[in-house]
Amino acid sequence: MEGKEVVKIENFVGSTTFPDHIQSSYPLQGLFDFCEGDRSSLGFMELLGMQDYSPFVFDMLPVPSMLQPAASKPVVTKIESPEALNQPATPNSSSISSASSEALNDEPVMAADNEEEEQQKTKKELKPKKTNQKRQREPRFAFMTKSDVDHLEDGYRWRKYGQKAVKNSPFPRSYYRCTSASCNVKKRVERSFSDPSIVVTTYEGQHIHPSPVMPRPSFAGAASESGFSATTFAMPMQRRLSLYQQQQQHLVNSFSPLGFGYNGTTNASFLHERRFCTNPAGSTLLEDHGLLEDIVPSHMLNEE
DNA sequence: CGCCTTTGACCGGCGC
DNA sequence: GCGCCGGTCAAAGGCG
Repeated sequence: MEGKEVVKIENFVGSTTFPDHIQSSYPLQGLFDFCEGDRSSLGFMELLGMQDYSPFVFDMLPVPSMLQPAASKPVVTKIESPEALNQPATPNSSSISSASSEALNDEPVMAADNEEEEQQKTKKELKPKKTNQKRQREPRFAFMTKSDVDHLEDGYRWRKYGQKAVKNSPFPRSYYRCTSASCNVKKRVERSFSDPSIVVTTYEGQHIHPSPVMPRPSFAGAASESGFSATTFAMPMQRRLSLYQQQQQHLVNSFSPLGFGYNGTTNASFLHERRFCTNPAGSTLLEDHGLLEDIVPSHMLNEE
């Protein structure tokens, strides 16, 4: 059942205090370094709703580096909040699939959706005043990306709606919202206090629409449209994929990572990322070795 | 003109 | 109750 663990959802619910777990996971730096050697990372798009790029485009799937300006170092590490581990509302964080992602969102989130919609409506009309219920949060996940730019392209369009200084960090946190109507996905972007070269991105919610800038049939067109250079698509993906393909293909149809799909229904997405987690104690874990080994040649791990 | 960012204000949750 | 802090709003301005 390794596949299940692979898709464990990073489900942040409630208030997430980034610096804590981020910093605690900072020992990841070493891993970043090793990742850099590879010069590419997988999983970014998948995390962001690449459900639309179902397995059949696997061969063409741009490496996440396409998501970022050339100057950036596309190293993506998903991090897991200790809160997620303690989150009682997370039914079974260790066995996730598209089904579980949905389960995750089933009641609480759907309810929250309606509720939030309601709230937002009233808010617009006149500064609302809460519902009595504690505001529910969408499942969240975060990952760290080594990049020179804060706002990484991920195929969706975002509107910045706020920026706040973060306590204990010289870097501000930016808040973005998906521009698609009725899509309540949000993301927060901030730089790691410990390593300014690392951008921490937190996504909240599910996209309920395909990526607007990357229509399935034409990656190239979408790429230019979204600012991706054609050259990024020329990345030697084939070689890399041939490696991953065999190992990952079995996952391809089995889940929608993090619920980032069309509500996790039809589309299969896939997750093949380098994932490192922090346990509640704050120490860094290579939590699912299975996954890592799926992605990273075992000898690389041994070299660690 | 539409879309986006910026930025100060506001609000709610939480700890003391 | 108070203050801190994270998150959001919304007006203003910039840009293509």
